[in-house]
Amino acid sequence: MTRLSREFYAGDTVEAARKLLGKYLVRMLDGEPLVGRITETEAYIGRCDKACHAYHYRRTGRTDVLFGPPGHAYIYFIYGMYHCLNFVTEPEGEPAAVLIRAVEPAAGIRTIRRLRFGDRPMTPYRKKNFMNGPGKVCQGLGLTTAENRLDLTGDVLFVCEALTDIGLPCPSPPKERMRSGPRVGIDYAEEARDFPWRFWLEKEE
DNA sequence: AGAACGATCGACT
DNA sequence: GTCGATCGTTCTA
Repeated sequence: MTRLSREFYAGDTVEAARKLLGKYLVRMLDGEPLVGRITETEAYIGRCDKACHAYHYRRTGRTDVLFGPPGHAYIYFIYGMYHCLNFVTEPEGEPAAVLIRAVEPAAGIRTIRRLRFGDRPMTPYRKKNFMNGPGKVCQGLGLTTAENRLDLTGDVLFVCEALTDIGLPCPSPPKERMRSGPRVGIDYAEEARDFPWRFWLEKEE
């Protein structure tokens, strides 16, 4: 199965955040692929970025994985209720990651819906807010700190260019445009607050 | 040991 | 737009 290699993640974090847009995030759960097309990302770089958990190389139990080799999952628990998924980037020793802020469902939708909403009925509101936030991505794909540190070159969690890479039909995506802007929820981060390190895909017209 | 806080979400006005 | 939920991580002492 084709998937993004360790070299992809070893590169520049901002570039990786941009290049991840439109690619397919695959989470294998009980033998079933749960797949989301990545539509929003953010870059975090410990060396120079006050918004990064590992700012100025701050190394703790939580940030330890960011210092390790690239191409691993960094999943942390936030606000007492939610989880956020990141991909570790840059060479080993440079703590950095790309936060996956949003995906649109591409396969395994029934299972994803159950993980997100249980038996509650689908509504237009829930459809619109299916996985358009980092906590919703993790909830929909069944990701918790149990999956922290997973190797993204393995068989449980990985990214591929197209659905055909995992043997599924791949419809051509709608016309979209890449946008960039400041990151979300980091008002405390002083000058880093304004770094345009958030990237997303927007429908044309 | 205790306190403060957070890369969020959904309900509600 | 506002606001409460809920708890692991981190820092202070």
